[in-house]
Amino acid sequence: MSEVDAKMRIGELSARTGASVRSLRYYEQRGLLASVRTAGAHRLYPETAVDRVHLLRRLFDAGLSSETIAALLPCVDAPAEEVTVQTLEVMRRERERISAQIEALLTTRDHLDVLLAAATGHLHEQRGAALAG
Amino acid sequence: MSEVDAKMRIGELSARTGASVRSLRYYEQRGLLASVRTAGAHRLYPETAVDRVHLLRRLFDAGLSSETIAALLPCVDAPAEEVTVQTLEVMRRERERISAQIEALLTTRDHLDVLLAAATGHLHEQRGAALAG
DNA sequence: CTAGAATCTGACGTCAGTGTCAGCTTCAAC
DNA sequence: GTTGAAGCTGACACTGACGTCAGATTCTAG
Repeated sequence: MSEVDAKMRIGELSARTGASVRSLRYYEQRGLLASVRTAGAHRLYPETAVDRVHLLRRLFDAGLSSETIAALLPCVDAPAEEVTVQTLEVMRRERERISAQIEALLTTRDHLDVLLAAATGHLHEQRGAALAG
Repeated sequence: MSEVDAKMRIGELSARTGASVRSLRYYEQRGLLASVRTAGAHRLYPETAVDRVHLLRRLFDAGLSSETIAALLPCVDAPAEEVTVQTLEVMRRERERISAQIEALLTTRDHLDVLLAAATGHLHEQRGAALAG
């Protein structure tokens, strides 16, 4: 059995995830993404790196900082071992933060809907006036 | 009738909204918040500025950029007049963006919930093992 | 009128996540 | 072995939404 199937180079991982090469290196530097190296220090990634990067993108897009993500990843990687009460607390806080953000976005979307309805109505009025005039 | 009831100074507006003085000046610079000036160039705000700032905060927190907000504000301020097809398009795009972000956040929150459940379970196991050992 | 608080403008600092460039090395193909 | 693509490190640039500081001015209380 092979130890790990580290095949992918950074360019391919970038192409397959949409994350820039620069970002992938940054994630590694922040401890969010591991790689093995060839003799010449080129990075090699296993297939699982694709999902990992997708996860990272989701968390980044949700507004988590790299530091927060780094605090959560041990739970993803080794749920049975490294779980501390502090880590749990971080997860709960982030959950609450995300919930609050969802609420804010829902409110804002409702607000936009009201504006959209009004604006659309006014546009129709204008068009009606133009046709009538 | 008075033209406009511009009473508040920037410090009070800051105190009443939670936005820093610096932020309020920044909003003005970006065209998001208007003020009249005293002879000595001190800013004066009407009561309505409080709500305006709250709105701005919500939009910023929802991830809109100042540029995007600037594009939307005409709809808020003069729904009947300045509504262009372009503005409508901006609003629709932002609505879609916000919806997508809500979806992403819901997914992420679900993911966190799974992790939380697993982690909590493991903690209980650990405690059980400790008590048993 | 004067002290002191508040405000003004302008400029530079910060922070995170990336873009970008330079200069060098390694890899894959021929 | 040579060459061109791809990778490497390191450093500086940028954007956005501010913080912060300096130095001058204005408002308000006594």
